Amino acid sequence: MKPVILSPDFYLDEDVLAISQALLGKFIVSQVGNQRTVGMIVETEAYRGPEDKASHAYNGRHTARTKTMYLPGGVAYVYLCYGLHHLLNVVTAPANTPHAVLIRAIEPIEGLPLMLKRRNLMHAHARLTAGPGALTQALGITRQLDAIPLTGSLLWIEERGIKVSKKEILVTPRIGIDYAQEHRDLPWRFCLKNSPWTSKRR
DNA sequence: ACGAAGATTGGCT
DNA sequence: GCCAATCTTCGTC
Repeated sequence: MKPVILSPDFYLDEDVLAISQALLGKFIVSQVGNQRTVGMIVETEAYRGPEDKASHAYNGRHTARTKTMYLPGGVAYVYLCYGLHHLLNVVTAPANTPHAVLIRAIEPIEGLPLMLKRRNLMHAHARLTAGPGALTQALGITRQLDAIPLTGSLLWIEERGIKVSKKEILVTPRIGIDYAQEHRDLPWRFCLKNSPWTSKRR
């Protein structure tokens, strides 16, 4: 099947848990620096805006960093974590509903040599694109891409006819958000069950 | 203005 | 398994 770029409508759904699962098996295409790299999404996490203590937009928090989350769905939210790692989120829901999906792992599909170079690796291994900070490095994604549309010419997401059934999705609590109190154990992390490219717990 | 903490990773023990 | 790296953000003084 010919690739179809996801339309803006895809991102406007209010159900961020549904979108998080729908993104599994979709292809993320980066054309940063006019060089193309592609990965299939194999792991995501949902962050449900105002009522989610793990979200940057918890309690309606509105800051310079989080303003991207309040844009209409279909843009990238990229921020710096631990002063080192650029993390990529897909903003979802209509404007002023700050829901987002964190992309946590991809399977490398195209542009392997460039991914290796960006990651300073000699050979491909399971860690190449597993983990939210690792995959952005492989795709060349930095905060310069914050707030750009996911329907544009630098970064977009495609459907290539991969069907993912509920049975193929592993559902677990989210990672690295122990500070989120009663929201810590919500089962809002989604992985493709049989993928060797998902991130590992530490 | 100051300081603590963070949606992580890679290297060393 | 443990810890440093590194810097922005945000709450508090």
